[in-house]
Amino acid sequence: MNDVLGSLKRSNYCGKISEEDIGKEVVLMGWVAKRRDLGGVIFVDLRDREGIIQIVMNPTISEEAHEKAKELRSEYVIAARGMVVKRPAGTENPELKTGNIEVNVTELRILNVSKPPPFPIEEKVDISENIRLKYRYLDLRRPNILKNFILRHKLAKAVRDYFNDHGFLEVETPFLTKSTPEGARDYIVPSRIHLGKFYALPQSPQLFKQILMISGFDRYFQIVKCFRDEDLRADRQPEFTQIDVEMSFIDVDTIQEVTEGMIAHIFREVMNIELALPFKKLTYNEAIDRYGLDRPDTRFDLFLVDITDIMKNSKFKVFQDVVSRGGIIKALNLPGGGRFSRKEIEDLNEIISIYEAKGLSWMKYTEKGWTSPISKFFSNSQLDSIKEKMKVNEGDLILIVADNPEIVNNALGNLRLHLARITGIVEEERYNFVWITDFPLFEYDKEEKRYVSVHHPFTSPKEEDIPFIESEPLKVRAKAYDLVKKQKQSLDFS
RNA sequence: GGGGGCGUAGUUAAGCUGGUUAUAACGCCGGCCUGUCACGCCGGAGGCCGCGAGUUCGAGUCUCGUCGCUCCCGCCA
Repeated sequence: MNDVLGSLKRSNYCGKISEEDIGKEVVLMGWVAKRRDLGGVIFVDLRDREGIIQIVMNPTISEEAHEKAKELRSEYVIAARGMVVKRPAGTENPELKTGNIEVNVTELRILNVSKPPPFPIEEKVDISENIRLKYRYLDLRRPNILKNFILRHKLAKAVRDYFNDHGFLEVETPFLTKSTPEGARDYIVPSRIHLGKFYALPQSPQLFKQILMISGFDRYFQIVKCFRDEDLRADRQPEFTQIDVEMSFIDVDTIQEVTEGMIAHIFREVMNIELALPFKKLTYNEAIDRYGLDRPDTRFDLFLVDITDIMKNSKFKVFQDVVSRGGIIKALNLPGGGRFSRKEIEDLNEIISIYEAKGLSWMKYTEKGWTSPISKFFSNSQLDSIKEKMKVNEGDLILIVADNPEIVNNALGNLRLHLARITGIVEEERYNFVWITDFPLFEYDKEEKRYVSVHHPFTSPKEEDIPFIESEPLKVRAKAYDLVKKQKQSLDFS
């Protein structure tokens, strides 16, 4: 039988009690995180939103409270009245923020009992996502989950403060709306009133940009959900939140300035990190050329090098064929990669084959010169050119992929990331914001046999490229920019 | 749409080339314990080995199917 709350009023949060409260009577409400029954005395770690404090049920202080505490189990919800005291010398717990104090309980009420939780309510749990979501209300009790919510709250506040200070209006746009052409698959909602018809949920709220812009809302933003009915990935959810920022009558520099300012403000306010402004810039072509991907991880120096010109006249038939079909040959120089065993190198084939590259060629440069199954196909001058162009030193490993440009860049770009992971050369804690500029406006869709927008259909072309729209659409660059952080696209604008 | 991996106690895992009663840790239950905080000590319970077929004298283990989860490619303006 549960006790009732009665007239008890909470006086403090568990985690907020400090040594200043010593000598005060407090009333706490919380969850039993841990019970330690030593027979004569019972300790309970009591948890609420703000943290944990140890409460003590000692029969010499209250026979009744001690008796009742024998019933306590994990996740029971209790109310406890007691005196805040300094812990006896030698029993402090430095692991706990409240580790120098405890509460001697004079009155204990069990507000609700609990079955044993299916997993421990602790910071670190090694439990499948499945189980955690099944018992979401328990998972949400974990302190580090709460921490994420607090972080998110601070972030949203920082965003609102920033834009408010810069003359932006916060708006809301509808969720039940029309399908838009191109882009992701829509989530649809059947209509009861219009039988047989459906609403689409917005893939992104930029959908409403034009109507607000032409109505004179020249600076607005929203923190808003986007819905895309596409297959999931580890870092991809079916619905996610975006900060939508829209401005009229501005130029690229202004957008970048405002955006960088926002990000710097968030990092300062939320994480107390000062970012160096302005962020670095790379064109789309440079990114593909040097990193293979349009979202390069620039935290480590390992670059793709085009060696098509050097290799195209070699006696290696595989390379000849690739080049004659319009393909390219690119390579990575992994410094010190010479220590990789033959098998370790061969295993890298698995990585590139994921991206449909057919084979990985390799050459080691050792004290005895080149070691490689394919170096015999190349002349000395070709090998010297490689050595010079790729800045090869003794002990280095050259990894080569030859195929059509899309496959080569994608495969080597991802191999580059893989090598960085397995050799540990990435500075994980470093933030490396980089703008990717000059995206192409269109790409050719082989399945649909037509040109489609790389970004979205409302993206402007660069003014100087407008003459090529009809003649050479693939050459037209867009006024579209991505901001990349830690190898993830974190922002785009157009 | 395609490919890989995993489903064993409440949880996390082990279980070899098929062979006694399916292990361990934590958790749970009972007992003891007045300074613990990963409390300790003693004892105990707990399993449709995801599901269904098949091979076999015998299946957690092999085969096929099926369901669920997970990761990747494609896809995600």
